Amino acid sequence: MASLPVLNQPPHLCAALLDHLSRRVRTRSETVLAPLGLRPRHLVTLTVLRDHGSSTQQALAARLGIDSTNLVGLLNDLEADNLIERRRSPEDRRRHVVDLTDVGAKKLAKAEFALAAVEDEVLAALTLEQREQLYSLLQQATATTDIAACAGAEDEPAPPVMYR
Amino acid sequence: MASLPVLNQPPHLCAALLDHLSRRVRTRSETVLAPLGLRPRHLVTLTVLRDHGSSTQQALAARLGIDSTNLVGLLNDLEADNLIERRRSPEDRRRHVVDLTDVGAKKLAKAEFALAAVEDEVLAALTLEQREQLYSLLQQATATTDIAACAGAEDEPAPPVMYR
DNA sequence: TAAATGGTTTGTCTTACGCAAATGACTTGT
DNA sequence: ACAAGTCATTTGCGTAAGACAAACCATTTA
Repeated sequence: MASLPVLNQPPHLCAALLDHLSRRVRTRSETVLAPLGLRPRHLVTLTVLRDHGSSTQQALAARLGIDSTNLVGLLNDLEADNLIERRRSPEDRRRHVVDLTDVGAKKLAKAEFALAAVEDEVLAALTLEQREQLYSLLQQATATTDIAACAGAEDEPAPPVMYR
Repeated sequence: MASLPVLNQPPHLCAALLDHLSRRVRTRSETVLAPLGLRPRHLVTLTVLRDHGSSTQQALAARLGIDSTNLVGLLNDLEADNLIERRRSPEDRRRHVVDLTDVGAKKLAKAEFALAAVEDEVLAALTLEQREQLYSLLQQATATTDIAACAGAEDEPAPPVMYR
């Protein structure tokens, strides 16, 4: 791609608008998540566990792009409400395998039900098709670093770029 | 839409993945923006001013979804580097009209040049077409609340939902 | 057995907010 | 003309979400 002419460069950068839209959604999300005892960072974690399955803490921290000590606190929140469970890995007892519980899956479903109204509002300018398209793109874009948090909680390669 | 059957409901919610991806992009963005003396919040502001033109502070705060006192600080940063300028509105001298300067536009272009590499990396799973598609969706989704920050810095209707 | 690893706790610091109060300049209403 | 309202500003306080460091325990590897 480096050899392609400039014309093939994407003319538009997503970074600013991604941040911009994300903030909007997040602010509104907070109001509906709070009654469920959840914050956006909880929501993201539950979503990742649901979509990608169980994971070691190290891999999860890498996927979420947060410091492992902060992940501990985050998981403590979730575990306190039985939304996740930590079990020692049979392959290496130093490790925890983190799983979404049934309670957690139900809570996530509740959260998403509440979030539907938020998205109806904040993403009002998009048709349902466009929203599905957006989801699909987001899913694809975030799936990449799936490599870092390989399926299951088995040996993973070194995690890629840490993200905030 | 409320009368439509459940089948017409979007099956996927974007909130979590939007937050997730946005974080990733933002973290990487910070490293390339820092040498330019910019932070993501600066980038978003400059982008909004470029895309939507001049605006009163009140309207800008509404569009960005941040508290007016925080906007003052943000604008102070930008004005200090001559990236924006504040001029008293001729219609109402209590108001400032905020404009992107030429220096600001150049700085934004530099930032976007730097961000291209970031997006090449973080959005590697998307084709160029998909990235353009993502931009288009983001642009459309965020344009809605354009109504709040009507063209120019003239009278605006009450701003919609404040966002974070 | 020593060194390395995964997770945990604790502490410190930074950043980005929301919110409140007070202020000065300006506009609107009486 | 004066009071009330409005816009932006400064200051202060508090919260949340991180990064990073150090120390520790349990476990695994060299």
